[in-house]
This record gives sequence, C-alpha cells and structure tokens, in this order.
Amino acid sequence: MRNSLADVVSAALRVLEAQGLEGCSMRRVAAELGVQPSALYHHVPDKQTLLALMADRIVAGAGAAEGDPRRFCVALRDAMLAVRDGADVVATAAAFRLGASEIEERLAALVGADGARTLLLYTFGHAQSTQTHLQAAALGALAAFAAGPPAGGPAVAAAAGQTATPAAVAEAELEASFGRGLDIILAGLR
Amino acid sequence: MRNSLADVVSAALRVLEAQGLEGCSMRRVAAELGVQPSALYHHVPDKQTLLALMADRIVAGAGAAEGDPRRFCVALRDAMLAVRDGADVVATAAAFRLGASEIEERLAALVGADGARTLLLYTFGHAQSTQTHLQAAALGALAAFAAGPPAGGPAVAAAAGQTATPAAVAEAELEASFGRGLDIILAGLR
DNA sequence: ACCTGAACACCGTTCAAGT
DNA sequence: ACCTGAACACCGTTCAAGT
Repeated sequence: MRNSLADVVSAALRVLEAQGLEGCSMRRVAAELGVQPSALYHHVPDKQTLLALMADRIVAGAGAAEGDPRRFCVALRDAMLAVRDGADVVATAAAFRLGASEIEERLAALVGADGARTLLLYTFGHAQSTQTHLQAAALGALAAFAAGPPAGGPAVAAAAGQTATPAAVAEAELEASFGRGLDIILAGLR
Repeated sequence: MRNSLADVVSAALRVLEAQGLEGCSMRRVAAELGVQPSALYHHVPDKQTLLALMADRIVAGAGAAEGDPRRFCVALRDAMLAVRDGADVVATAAAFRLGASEIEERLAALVGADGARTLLLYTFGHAQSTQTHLQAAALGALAAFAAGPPAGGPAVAAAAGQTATPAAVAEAELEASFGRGLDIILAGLR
C-alpha cells in the first residue's frame, strides 16, 4: 500500500499552499506524491471531489466554539484564512452542498435553518472577498518593494511613527467589517 | 471594423447560455464570433476581464427598484438566475471588487456600507447555491426521465392532483428561503 | 489495491505577420 | 484597428497493462 486517500488530500493541501488554487492541478498533486497523474483516480473520482475533501479538512480546524454562533463564524473565518486560497476552496465546495453539511446542522441547532444559512453564506462570502483583497494587496506591496524598497526598512518606518504596515491596517479593517456584518445578522435573528 | 468589445461580450454570453461556465472557453467564444482565439486579445487582456464584463451585463438588468433595498436584492437575484451559471459569474467577479462596484455604492446609500456588503454577500451566495441546486435537480430529473418517463405526461400527473412539478416546488422553497434570510438582515439593520 | 505509460481532447496566452 | 497562423506550455480524464 503506497498512498491512502488521506495522503492524497494532504499532498493537495501542500500544493495549494505552495502554488495557490490556480496552480493546484491534478498533475502537480501527483508530482508532489511522486506518482503518475492517473494514479490519483484510484483514490478520487474527479478533481471536484478532491476539492471538497480539501474543504472539509480546512474547515475541520474550526471544531471548537460550540455554543456561540458568533464565535463559531469567527473560527470558521480564521480556519479559511489560515490556508492560501482556503476561502475559495471552501466557498466553491459549499455551494454544492449547502443544506447538507455537518457545519450547517450544528449552526442550525443554535439559530435555526434560515439563520444558519444566512450566517454561513455571509461568512464564506466575506472571507473569500477578504482573502482576494489581501492577496492583491500583498502582490502590490511586493511590486512596490521591487520597484524601490523603503530606505531603512520597517525599523526606521516604525521610528518615524508608522507603527503598522498598510497590510496590517487593511487586515484589521476587514476583520472589523466582518464583525459588524455578523452583528447585523445576529441582531436580525433576535 | 469587424468586431467591437460589446460584440465579444455578447458572444461570450451566448456561449455561456449554451455551454455553461465550464464550456465558456476563449476558444469557443472566438468560434462563436468566427474568429481566431488570438483575436480576442485585441479586445480584452485576459479571460478574467471578459468574465467581469459579462458579470456587469448580467447585473445591468437589475437597474430599476431604486429606493427599496429589499426589491433591489430580489431584482439582483432574478437577474443572476435568468442567465445560465449567472450567479457563479457574478459572484466570482464580485469577490475581486467588492467595495468598488457601482451596485454596492447604490445600496450603501440606502443602508450604509456594512449593510450593503452584508446584503450583497448574502444575495450572491444564496443565488449561487440556488442555481447549483436547481441545475443538479434538473439533471437528476432528466436522468430519471431517460430511465423511464412518467406514463401520460404532465397532463395526467396534473389530473391526478400533482399540480406542481418537483422542480417548481424546489424553486419556490428556495425563493422563500432567500426572502427569509433577507428579512433577517434587514431586521438587523434597524 | 495501487500504480505506470501512453494517449485523447482539450485549455489560455503570446507573437510575428498580414490588411 | 482588427485579425491570422502557428506555436508554447499546459490541462483533466481514460484505459489497458503491470505488480
């Protein structure tokens, strides 16, 4: 026995982290495993199924925070943002089975079916948009740095009173925006 | 002058309707236009840009319903569902520019920035999931029909007291579910 | 059970060259 | 300005065959 299904999913997540969703091809996953592309089809019927299994693993990190729907959504967001393109992977897979996932059931027990659906769609969508923006900003910052890095580096910038990088500011604002939207929905549920 | 940018977008929407998002390749759009694939790159820098232009056209149909945020979201949903895979196209393109679209500005004028973001993310996500489910159900019904069509057809089924098809029931339930989620968010905004 | 090797039918994008 | 023709570097998936 050379590779299990779990090995395939792990390899796929490694490729996702290294190359992003666009670069996460069946051929590259096979190469990561040291195997021919066709070998993957012994473990998985198609790429879509592999992506769904990856989504399950990404989201499995949000297992705690049982009782509180707000904490649960925040944990879900954190789990998605912790993996490169994680929100895209989860959101795409989720569209296929909303109404049938274990996550939704657990949330539905707390706030009802409509509330759970609303919270999840918002959480997935906001995380997806956040990750897209942060990624684009990081790329832009990289390009600016390549064009001409700031003299003195971060230490000098901090001494000049710029204690937070623009990226950190954007990240904090997006997190706050997420929280406000969450509170709007939770208020509507009462 | 053979083809304009508008012609390219129109051709792409025709291919989308006929083949779905998966079949909407640059090569097929070019064929629809009677042109070599490379000719498209005179009008558009890449496929992603073309998809964004398609999204704008799909959503342009929701121009009316100015004053009422609820009506606006319903019109948006209708516009997306009216085109095959329309919700996917719009949602994907939207992730790239949430916070920068004209649609969001108009909604923000009515309910504030956080409210607009929340409503849009929910509307896009729900429409995407709805379209996915209805499409899968339609495929399933087709397969069932191929396996053995109901004797007598719809007329006999209706006479037997089954006045609505399962597809129509699912569609109505999804529309109702969408409305309830919308009302949760709108209640939270007050 | 798990994998190889080879093939099929595609992709998006670039680029010199034409009119 | 708009397009052709040819090429480059890839895809997902299938299938007979090996161990």
